[in-house]
Amino acid sequence: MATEGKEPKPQRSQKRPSGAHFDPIQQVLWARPGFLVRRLNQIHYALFAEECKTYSMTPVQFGVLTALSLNPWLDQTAIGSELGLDRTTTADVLKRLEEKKLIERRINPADRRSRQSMITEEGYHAMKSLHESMMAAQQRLMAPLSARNQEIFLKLLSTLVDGNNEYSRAPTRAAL
Amino acid sequence: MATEGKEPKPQRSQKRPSGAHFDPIQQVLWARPGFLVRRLNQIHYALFAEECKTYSMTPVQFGVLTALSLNPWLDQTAIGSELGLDRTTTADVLKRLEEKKLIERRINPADRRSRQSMITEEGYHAMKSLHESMMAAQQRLMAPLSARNQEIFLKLLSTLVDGNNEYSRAPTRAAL
DNA sequence: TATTGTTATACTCTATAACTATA
DNA sequence: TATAGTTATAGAGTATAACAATA
Repeated sequence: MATEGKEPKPQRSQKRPSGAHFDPIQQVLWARPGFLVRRLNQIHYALFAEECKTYSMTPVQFGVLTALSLNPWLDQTAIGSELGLDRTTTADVLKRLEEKKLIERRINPADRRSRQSMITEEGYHAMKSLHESMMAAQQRLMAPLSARNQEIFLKLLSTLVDGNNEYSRAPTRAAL
Repeated sequence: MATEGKEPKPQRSQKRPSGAHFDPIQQVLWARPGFLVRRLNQIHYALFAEECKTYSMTPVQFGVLTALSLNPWLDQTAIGSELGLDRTTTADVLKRLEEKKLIERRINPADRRSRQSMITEEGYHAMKSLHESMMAAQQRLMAPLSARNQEIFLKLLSTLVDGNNEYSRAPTRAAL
């Protein structure tokens, strides 16, 4: 994978459908999965923003709302664990969602250390009305692949996230 | 891909190697490629930080140094284009690299609007001595997959980035 | 003592808008 | 007019550290 050295000369010929070829810098960078993953994440954020611009919402915020729609009154540790966010980030995201009145928070009556969140009527409505747009963003992201390859990609991607879960600073729900 | 509704009940049986199963929230989230891509990017940043902690450097900064090591005196538009960064971000990253003395900047004598960057001796040394660690981070990221599947994943990933390049706010070098 | 969440602080990446200088 | 870069401003994600409240 170390393609340093011996790069072909940069050729600026006529029309190329892609920027990945004939550029020594691109040849090196595009061989690094980490680089491509950053780019794909960046692209997904852009697609999501474009699709969901009626409400201003990020993928992470949508993910939190999704989690709360499936399980109300989760505490922040659990939310962070589901989404793969550390507790500082989780608190930040929840604060923004609360300011937008999309969630409510309360102290957990059973354990006064913890704060639980619930999606509001308004939050549920926002999530419902954005759901199609969110799916459209996902589909546009995967559109360059055939249906079969989309399946394969998703499978491999899951394996990678699952297999590396422990290495992230904010691993999602630990092995049960 | 819309797996909403009809989730199996959450089962908390004994030991599971993964958190992705038997949790309705995880089942929904992990079916969204955008979610997994964010997680994998996050994991890569953590792995990179862990491997490269001797110097404090991010994947993006390493990418810029890589580009400049292959082509000195690139201007900021070109650098942004190679890395997929908009011009504000590019200027930010370069400012930090300059403060760390890893690059130098000058006005382009041929076009006084543009500023060109060059990697310094120190920057080159940092890049060289981190190269192995960077590769280790890449390899750890891909480690859960077989060699064959790593190849397949990288191929599909390239196709996705390439096919969606135009949708990012900061597309890499446009089709030539 | 351990856990939950907070506040404070910091860095990085990303983006838009308005501006200057130059072409 | 168009382009390159800057400054200003903002939002978002990520992280560490110190702290209070609670278990």
